[in-house]
Amino acid sequence: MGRGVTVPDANCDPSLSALERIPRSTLRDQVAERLRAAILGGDIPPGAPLVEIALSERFDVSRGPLREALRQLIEEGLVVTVPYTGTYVAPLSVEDVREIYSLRTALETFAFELIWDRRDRQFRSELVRRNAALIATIDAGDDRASIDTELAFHGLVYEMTGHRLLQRTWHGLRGRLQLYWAAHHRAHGRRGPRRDSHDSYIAAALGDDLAVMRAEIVEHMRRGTETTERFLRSRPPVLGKSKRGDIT
Amino acid sequence: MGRGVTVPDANCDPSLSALERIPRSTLRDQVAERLRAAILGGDIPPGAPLVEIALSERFDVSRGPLREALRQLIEEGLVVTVPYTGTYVAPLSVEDVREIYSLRTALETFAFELIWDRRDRQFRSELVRRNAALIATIDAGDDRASIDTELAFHGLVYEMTGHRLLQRTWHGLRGRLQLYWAAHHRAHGRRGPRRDSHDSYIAAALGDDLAVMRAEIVEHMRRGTETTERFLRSRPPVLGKSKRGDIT
DNA sequence: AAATCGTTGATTGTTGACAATGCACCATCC
DNA sequence: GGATGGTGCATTGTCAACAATCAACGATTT
Repeated sequence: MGRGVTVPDANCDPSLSALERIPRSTLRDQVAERLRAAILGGDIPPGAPLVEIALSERFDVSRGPLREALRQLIEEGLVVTVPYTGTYVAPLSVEDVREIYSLRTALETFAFELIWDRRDRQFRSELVRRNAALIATIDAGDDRASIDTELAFHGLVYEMTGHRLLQRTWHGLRGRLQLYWAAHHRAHGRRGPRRDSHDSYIAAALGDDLAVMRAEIVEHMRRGTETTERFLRSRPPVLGKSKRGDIT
Repeated sequence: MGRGVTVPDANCDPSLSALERIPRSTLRDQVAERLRAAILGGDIPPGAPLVEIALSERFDVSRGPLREALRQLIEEGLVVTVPYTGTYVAPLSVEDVREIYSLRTALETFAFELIWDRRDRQFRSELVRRNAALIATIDAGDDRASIDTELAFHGLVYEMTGHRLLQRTWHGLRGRLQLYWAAHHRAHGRRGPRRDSHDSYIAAALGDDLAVMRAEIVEHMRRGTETTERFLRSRPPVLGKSKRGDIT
């Protein structure tokens, strides 16, 4: 069952269809994708207002598909909205950071429990491969890519489980994580993970003791929380919605 | 700004605002609520097609708000859609059942770990109170209410954590659970949980040993999985999309 | 008879215009 | 001067019509 190891990830999420689907991409999905990229890429900072008509002109679509794309991003936690008032990129908060990492600890622990007895040769080599890719991007100084490869590294565990609901939950967290990391990167420049940040993680993941892995995950997330939280406190965003059209 | 003062209307979900918000409910939210109720209540069975124009006439709204409501239910996992083809109530599958309960095991365990040291008198009494409410609905033979009180019972744990992201995740699972339980109820009639089904659960929750609680959760979910799965197998849904306008 | 291909009806995707709402500013009043 | 109430404008919510797409049906061909 060589599942989910070498997934080039062509289409989106055909939540159940086993048949091959070649869905003509709808404008809604295209807009959602581009807008997501714009937010995660930092083009639109957290707290910034998202005016529908402005975005519809920017993406050259009508407000209909745009609004549906916004709904999608809202559910992903990247966007918040207040009825009849406005839509904004989700603001950053230390509370969110703690929640993201604590929940991620629970999920990743659960994921490892699921796959612990199924870690085959393919999984181990792929884990090492992705770590190498991560190190490569770090050495290259490409922060954007570093974020992606970092997430892809941890994503392997979720893919291995074959647990669609778990993967779905992970994707929800992943978007939020990207939001924080992108902001961190934008504020401090070169400040990604260290080259050896996954050494003990990999050692535990390839080892025999599940308890060690659990402890490693806890420690890994503790460090992540600390780093991200410190960044947030260092740069008081004060992203409260003040005037109508500010950018924070 | 003395506008909209006479709106006693209870608000929806102010996902973050600490300020008092009295948002006039939008059609989108109203439709989403009614459609959700229709699906969970069994008026529209799993696998049934959701034709936009028919629903828009049924709820007396345009297709715009209806589509946005559909997007919302899609993200909740109650509805699936195939571009340019059709939208359907999410079909049932044994795989989903396993995933729902296994993920729920992880989440509820995590929740108890969070609140374990904070279980005050209020929490304990509220837990007992909700169990009493559950038993009352069971004795009354009200299956619909039984589902709600059952979910409210477990929901207390998530509420206690104050972990918004965890609660959000729980809500995502809760909708799917309701879908299965509603179908179960519709197929077999009076077949809710037993009166004493939470006795050991409460005992463990009020006790001192977290390990006991963990084991209790695992066992509780194991029973839930077994029951739901057996129901699904007993009634082969065969919810494959066959013809264009079938109801499965 | 079996397979292929065009046709047809239904459904979703998209658009632009109109209505409802809320915030900010400014004049007014105490 | 500070608070209060009115007004304008930007923005979101909603609607009805149009275009694109798909699946099923039937005619046609081999």
